[in-house]
Amino acid sequence: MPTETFFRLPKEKQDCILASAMKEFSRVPFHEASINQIIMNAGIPRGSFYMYFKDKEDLYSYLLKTHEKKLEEGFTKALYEHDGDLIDTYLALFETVIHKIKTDKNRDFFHRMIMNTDFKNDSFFKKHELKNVVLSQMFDHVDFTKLRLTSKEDLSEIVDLIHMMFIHNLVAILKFGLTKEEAMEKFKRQLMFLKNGFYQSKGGEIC
Amino acid sequence: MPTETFFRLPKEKQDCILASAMKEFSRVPFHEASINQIIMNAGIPRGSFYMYFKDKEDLYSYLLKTHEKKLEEGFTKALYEHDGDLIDTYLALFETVIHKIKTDKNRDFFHRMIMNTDFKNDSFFKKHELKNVVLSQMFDHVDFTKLRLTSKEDLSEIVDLIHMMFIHNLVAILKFGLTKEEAMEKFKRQLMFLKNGFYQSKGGEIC
DNA sequence: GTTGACACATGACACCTTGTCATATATAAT
DNA sequence: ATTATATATGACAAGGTGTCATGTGTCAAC
Repeated sequence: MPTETFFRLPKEKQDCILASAMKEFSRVPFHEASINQIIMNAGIPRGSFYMYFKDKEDLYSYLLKTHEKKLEEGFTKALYEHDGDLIDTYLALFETVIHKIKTDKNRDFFHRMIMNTDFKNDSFFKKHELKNVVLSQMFDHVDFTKLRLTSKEDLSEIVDLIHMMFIHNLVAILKFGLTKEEAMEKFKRQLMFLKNGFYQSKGGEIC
Repeated sequence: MPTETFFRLPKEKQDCILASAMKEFSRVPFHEASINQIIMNAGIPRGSFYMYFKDKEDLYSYLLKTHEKKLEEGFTKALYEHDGDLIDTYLALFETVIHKIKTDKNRDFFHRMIMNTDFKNDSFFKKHELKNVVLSQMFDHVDFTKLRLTSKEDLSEIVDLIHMMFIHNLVAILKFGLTKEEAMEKFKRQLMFLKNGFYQSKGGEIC
């Protein structure tokens, strides 16, 4: 997180720095982003940067957080609209996100953000926050008799898997230039596999 | 790939450089690895490095390739031993890999390798190579009447998903210090979800 | 109104990267 | 012996990061 000093800055100056950072993080992958570029563009001296942020990562994750928050709102909305159906909710959210990364004025940033995502940090879905929203919301809405889940851990596992698929498909869009329709189709198919399994089972046996 | 010059070097010198690189890539994440460290440790001058490799990435991906090859052999063996059963094959492979990353003399390198894996490059399973082995091998062994797969694309999708789970769980081992048993259990559960679905279906309907 | 305490601003600095290139040297081919 | 080709080498330019001594501003206390 930025320092308190940063937050005491005039809002105008804060925004200027953040805008400059957005620009730089839109230009190149995280590791190639240059603090020099950011401070030059924002017109602040080197020392000031380190007055406001611990380092590049600190600034970047603050930006991420901001945009994740917006995503989270979109999710809550989707979950509500689809009456807790996990599949439909994520499909709707996926569509929203695709639309965003294809049209938003910050789409270059989102592209980099998606491409920067790794298994270690999963910078797209910050586990602790979004996932807990999902789990708690689900418990209020989901019809468990329809599911083959025996514990909250099972549900948590499923949500993890869906998140992976989610990101995987976002990356595919950018990497292979998939259209919205192709990506939706692919994600849908994956979700169907997760929902029904790829095995031709006769009943509901688990193993 | 390294240059031809590199491969014309005395094997001894090649190994020395590669060993030095392994050491450095074991020490820190890819982006923090220093070419300086590698050349100092290997005792070669700066210019020589660029005579042999295009850059750090070139060297790293060559190392990856080497170790992926070993993994690939392990896979072929596992696939053969389990008579083409996808689930059993991957479970066996997973166990092998866990064992390797916990005991191998290069385990630090493997740890970094796993942690360096992202959605963009998927540096663990290089799609083009390992996946094609899987797909071709599978077509010779797998009993398709047992599967709800209508096309080779479906199969490819499933393999992608399993690979994701695979890496996801490897990361979890390193990130949360899971034991071999815990990780196997987790992976198994995820595979079962994929196999049978998390929905309580009555028959074999897909949607 | 002088003093001190604190928050903040600033850019020079030390120290690290990386990739290149002119030059030196070895090896092979004519 | 001469020429061509392959390789070796380290100084160098260009760029990056994080720190720190010093300068400036502000506010409270005496």
